[in-house]
Amino acid sequence: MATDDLMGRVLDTFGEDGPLSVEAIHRLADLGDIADVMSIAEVADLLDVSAHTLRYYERAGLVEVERDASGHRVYDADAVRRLVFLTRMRLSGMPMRDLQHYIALVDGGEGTVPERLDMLVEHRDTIRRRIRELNLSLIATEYKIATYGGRTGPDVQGEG
Amino acid sequence: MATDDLMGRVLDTFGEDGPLSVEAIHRLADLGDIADVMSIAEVADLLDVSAHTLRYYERAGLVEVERDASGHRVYDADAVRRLVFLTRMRLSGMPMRDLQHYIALVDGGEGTVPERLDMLVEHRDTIRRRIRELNLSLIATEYKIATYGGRTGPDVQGEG
DNA sequence: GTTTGCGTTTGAGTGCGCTCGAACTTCTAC
DNA sequence: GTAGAAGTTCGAGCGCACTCAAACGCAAAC
Repeated sequence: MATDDLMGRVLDTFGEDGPLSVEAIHRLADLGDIADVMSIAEVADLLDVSAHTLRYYERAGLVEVERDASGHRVYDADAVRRLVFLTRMRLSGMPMRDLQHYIALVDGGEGTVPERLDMLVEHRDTIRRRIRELNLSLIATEYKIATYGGRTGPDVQGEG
Repeated sequence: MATDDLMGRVLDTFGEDGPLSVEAIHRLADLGDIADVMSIAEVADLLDVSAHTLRYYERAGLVEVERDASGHRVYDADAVRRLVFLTRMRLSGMPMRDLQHYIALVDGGEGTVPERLDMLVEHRDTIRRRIRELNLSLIATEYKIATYGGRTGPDVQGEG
């Protein structure tokens, strides 16, 4: 159901126009330029979140991070991978609570895979609904822009 | 740019599957079943927000609502139309602050039309960006679902 | 004629996800 | 050796968009 048309979807998504694509392809498939271990600033930069936020995620139990001799955080590839996942889920609207639950499942071992899949499937559906909502708003907004000045237009639109 | 392919877009959006479409087409083009004036409960029901929220929007200066003899709010077609617009913008992520600014422009008369259009265009672009972000997250999530159990899969994915 | 239910106002409270301040340590460069 | 940048912990604070509590009014239903 998912993988078959993935390539087409990716092309659709990346093909539209410039700037986001580059960044986006990074977010999607990167991890190639990970320096094996990274500082908090590097990870923050990579994921486009603040160092504050990374510490917050750690405090929230979403990821464990080693320290070097002087107490500074050292992010290894696993931690970074997990944070890539976490930030993607956050960006697509999954609440902290659900992420905490998901990570607890991960820590709970292979037996929790079905429940994890349930969560992912549910989140996928949430994203799909959200995209459809946004598409409706987009259409409405485009319509309003297109008909503006046309004395309020056919009253499909609200005040403005 | 917008209206040309609107019909196709609407069909794409509505065509995918059932339940949301009906509700959605209402949100997009309804206003046919507006009883000329409505109570707060009716409007809340129509827009799928709480009466609390409607009062809050009013307090925020987004809409003016008349009262009947006993002080109860009476929403006329204009108020409802505006609220349809407002809730759609909220749903697509426009902040209250921007909405307040927009409404101030509306109250400022025809001379503010260009600035209103600027706001709408900017919001349209924001929606588009958001949709593309969500599409990436969707693809990533679908990929993860599809490859789960496949011993972590090719490491495009994060921890899980 | 009082109970039920929907409405009113004002101001305060909530939940979420950060975000920041303060006080302190540690590394790098001059 | 000292200035400055970047790191640490802890707890508190913030911005947003609601959401609710309390005390009250009105009006139809039993």
